[in-house]
Amino acid sequence: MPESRFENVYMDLKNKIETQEYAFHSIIPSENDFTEIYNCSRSTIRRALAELIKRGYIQVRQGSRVRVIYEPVERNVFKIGGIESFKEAAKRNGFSYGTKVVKLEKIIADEEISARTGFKIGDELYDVQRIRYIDSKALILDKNYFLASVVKDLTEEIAESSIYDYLENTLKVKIMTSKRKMTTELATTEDKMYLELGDYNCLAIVSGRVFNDASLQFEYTESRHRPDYFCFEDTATRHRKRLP
Amino acid sequence: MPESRFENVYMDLKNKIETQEYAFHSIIPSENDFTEIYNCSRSTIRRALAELIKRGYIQVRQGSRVRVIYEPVERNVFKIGGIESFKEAAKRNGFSYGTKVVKLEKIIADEEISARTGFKIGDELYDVQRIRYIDSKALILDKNYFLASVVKDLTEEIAESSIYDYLENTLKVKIMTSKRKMTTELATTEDKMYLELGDYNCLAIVSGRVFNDASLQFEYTESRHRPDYFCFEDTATRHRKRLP
DNA sequence: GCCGATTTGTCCGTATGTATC
DNA sequence: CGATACATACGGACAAATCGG
Repeated sequence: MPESRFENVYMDLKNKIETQEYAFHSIIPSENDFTEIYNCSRSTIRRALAELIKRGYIQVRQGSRVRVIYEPVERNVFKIGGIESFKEAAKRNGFSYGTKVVKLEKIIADEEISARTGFKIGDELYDVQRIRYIDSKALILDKNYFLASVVKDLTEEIAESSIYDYLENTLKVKIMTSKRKMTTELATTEDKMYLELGDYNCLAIVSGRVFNDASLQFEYTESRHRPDYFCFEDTATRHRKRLP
Repeated sequence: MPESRFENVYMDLKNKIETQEYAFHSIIPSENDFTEIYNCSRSTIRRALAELIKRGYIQVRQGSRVRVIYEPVERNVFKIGGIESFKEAAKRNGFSYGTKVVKLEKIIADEEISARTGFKIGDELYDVQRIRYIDSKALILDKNYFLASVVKDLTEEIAESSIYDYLENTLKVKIMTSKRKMTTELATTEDKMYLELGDYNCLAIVSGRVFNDASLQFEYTESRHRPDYFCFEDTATRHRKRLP
């Protein structure tokens, strides 16, 4: 598996930071030093550093040197980040998990659905609802709509194991971009019926529109999380001049 | 005010997309075309395109051409994005706003505060709590801790207008990186006392650690939002190989 | 406070690799 | 298969900010 050069540099630096070889608050070598250390051009180094900046590992300032701002953190919640499936996220956070399909039917998008999901009126969709169990507790209600012309022959078995495996490996759909929104809403009777909400009367909701390689939106997702098992992380940087 | 080249290209393309000159789903010129259109190198074009990708305006795929995936959206909620102050966010979303300071005192960080905020035990901090009014409703409780050695002489007037103006313009503090977490928590008695929560018993919470140009964490913020006035947006892209 | 060395930021032109069409 | 388009990489040049003497 041939990896790109900047990827190798990125992985190596990330590792050195996570193992504290480059400790929190310390100053790491300059870009020019790195060109000799890794025997590559400055732009390759800069590409790797850009990835580290984006993920909150380092901080740079023109004229000054590069400092590490990464600190290890506790991971006892269900973190969301990047595009990943429920399975991947559960594994990464070290939880046992399960899925139960409570709905799987074909529908035609009406005006209400269209406005909510971004599909066109008249589009043929799969309407899938699944309950996600983590440590044997019903914590997430996943509501998905898939464009039937892209996601063909969706069955309960597929929905129960992993729709994303089916999409990527069987249908060869290439997931490219995902636009997500995070909100908090009052629990519906549906939420209360399916999930173990305890004292909470609200849920943390991640809704997203997913596009394939042809820029066609083929999915709308709504993940309704019990609040205490939800956490979204993000790193923002302020530039000389903020790009709007 | 000299702007960088890629910034000009970025702004122009963004504009063309927002005004639908480059419409949703349409294909825009190739990178090589753009080098002639804007009379600059391909790397400059790529830098601009990278910004558009990051913000969910376009989608690219190797070998294929670049497509617009931007659609105008409604804005009736309090959107969060990038690093910006309450004032900036309120203005951008077109709301009237106000601030009331309910606490401003100097404290010394103990173990509990240290664990929660990332400051060291013994650090001298300003503890500031403010209620944010939007359209005359008390919707956000802002809890801030500032490192007193950086943020000197904080007064009620400053806290009531804009601490960030004071930081950037008077103290010349340069805000660089902000690591944020979004969670949902049960409302405390404090929340219920200060905010108009209606039926909600939860809040959407954005907590963040803010670093200055010397990579020193000088602020910890916790914004406690009434759920219906909160929304966070994000665009994720899936690469050939996801970088961990 | 100034100056020069260092470091990051921007930009260019070119070359080669790889996926798409 | 060839042409096109994006991805990666190199090396050089100059600008802008920082920092130490």
